[in-house]
Amino acid sequence: MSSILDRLDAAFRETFTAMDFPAQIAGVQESTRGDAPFQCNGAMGAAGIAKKRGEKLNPRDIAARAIERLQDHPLIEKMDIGGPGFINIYPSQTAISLRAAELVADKKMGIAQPDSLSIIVDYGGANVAKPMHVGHLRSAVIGEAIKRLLRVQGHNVLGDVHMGDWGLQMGHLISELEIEQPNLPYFDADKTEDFPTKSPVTMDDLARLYPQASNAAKSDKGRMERSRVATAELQAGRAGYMALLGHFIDVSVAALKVGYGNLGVEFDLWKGEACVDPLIPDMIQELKAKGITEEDDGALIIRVEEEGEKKEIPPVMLLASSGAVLYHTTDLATLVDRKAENNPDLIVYVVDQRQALHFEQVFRAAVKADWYKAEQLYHVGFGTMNGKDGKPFKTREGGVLRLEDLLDIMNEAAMKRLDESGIGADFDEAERSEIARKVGLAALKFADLQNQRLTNYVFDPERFTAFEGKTGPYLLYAVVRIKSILRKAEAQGAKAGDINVVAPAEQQLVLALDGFGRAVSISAEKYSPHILCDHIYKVAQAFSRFYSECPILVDGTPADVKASRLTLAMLTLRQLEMGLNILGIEAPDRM
RNA sequence: GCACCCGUAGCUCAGCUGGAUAGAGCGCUGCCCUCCGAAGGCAGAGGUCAUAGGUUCAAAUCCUAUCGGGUGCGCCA
Repeated sequence: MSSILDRLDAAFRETFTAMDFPAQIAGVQESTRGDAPFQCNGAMGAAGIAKKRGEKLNPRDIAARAIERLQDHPLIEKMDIGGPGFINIYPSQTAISLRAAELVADKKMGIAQPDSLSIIVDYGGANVAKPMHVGHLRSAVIGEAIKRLLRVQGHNVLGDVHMGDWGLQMGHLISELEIEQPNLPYFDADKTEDFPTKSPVTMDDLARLYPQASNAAKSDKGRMERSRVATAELQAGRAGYMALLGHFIDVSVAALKVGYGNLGVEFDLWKGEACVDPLIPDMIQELKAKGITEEDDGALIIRVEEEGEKKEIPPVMLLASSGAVLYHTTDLATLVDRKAENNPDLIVYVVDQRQALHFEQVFRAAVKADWYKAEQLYHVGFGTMNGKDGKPFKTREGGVLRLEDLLDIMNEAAMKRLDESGIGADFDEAERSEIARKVGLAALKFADLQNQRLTNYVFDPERFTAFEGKTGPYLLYAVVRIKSILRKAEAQGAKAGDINVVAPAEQQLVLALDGFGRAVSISAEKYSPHILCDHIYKVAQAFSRFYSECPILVDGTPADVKASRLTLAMLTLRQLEMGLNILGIEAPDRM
């Protein structure tokens, strides 16, 4: 069953249609003004349409006619007309109580289940050999939320970390390792098998080798050339190098699983660029056969600009003049792989907005090759997390902050808050530190997700961990407070029962809860978790008000009122937890 | 040079397909604990929606131009 808003919306659209106006002008929305929960603004639009037809109609008269037709609608208590013709709609208490009961009975709490699609969410994007840093945070957090949003709608969703494990960075690593340890068997060009199974490097080695090589190559052309040659040989399949790459990937994946695990982020696929490399020769043949490639300055390209466009869009680079494959090539090959392996209806890339042009190019090439339709490929961009100076976040020394250090900062800030407010003073150390971890993570994730994706935001651990205001910890507080009541109720033997909505705060709470399905679907449709954040926050606020105005277990509360309010509290808890879960946020049982 | 994103309260940000007196949070002022967790609730002050035109009964929202900030632009990924 759909929400009260959706049912009113349908009723008004039908009514306006019956009055010979188009349904699209008659949508019902939440009201921001006055005390009516909903409003319909169709009368003004209708008057405009009537005028174009040559009839002269007053919008207030049209509104009055619509009200007349809907007078006996079972959901509506009353309606009135405001201003030039706004219809204010007040749903009945009975309708609200019935709707609350439906939400209690509905496992999905009003989340619509559209036709199930097969979807791949490509996010994370960490690199082999480079430790995870702040730059990886947003893709992981937003991508995880989007994956869960799509899943909860019943879609068949796979998350792919899509590691950067191909290209020049590998050439850097291989050549740098050779400079340090030239006698390793991997560097013997004649050797083609029986390489050691144990990795010659640890994650720390890799983290050291890469910047070392990259810096050296910046100032030394000869050094850069060496990396390029190693890259080309790797891509040509040199056995020792392939064996090394395998070690690099294994070592890195183990570290990445820990890193993402600490963030509460899980992937179904641990694929990367290297694993689609074998597909590239055939892919290039196919593209050539389709006649969409060109040679240009020794490079193989696909032109993707369209006629009459003012935007200049550079061509896709399939092969560099050196013969090396590039970022475009592996991304296209990944699309080929996914079509063959998964044949998804939709692929969503959760990657920094600065990559927008890159995806535009790759998508156009994939469409030109007739592998996908344009609407099957979508880039979900996002802005950067900045420091207080408004520039992408750096450490005090100007370096890139590691993700684990970021999490430590959040942990510390959270623990400081716990200390200040005396939370869990009598809990044991293990529980307190687990609470601090959850609070810190919730603070960070909620702060990240509540922003509209594309805007940049400023990293401020003090503000993020505040318990007051629109923060992660406030939401956890709301959850924990409800759990506390429910524990108390159980101890007292108080039983939950049918919901009967009477008090204004009860009505507001149910109406807030009823917005869940809509929030989820809009959030998913726009790939915008902040819409769901906003909803959850509103529910927490509505609950706080309900909590202060409507005693539940206090002596003197009639048994049926107590039962109704307990059910409301349980329903609220369930929705808050479900919503937070979609956002990838976990709440403790107490704090 | 060209393209994209952004410009809303002192600060951090919402504002969906155009709709009433532009909303939250922080901060500020005033109330509310003999009562389930006051980490809360209620009320209030605070805004030329960057600027100038245009479309419309109606513009923060759509169109055009200008200013300011950020980002990107064929052989890195």
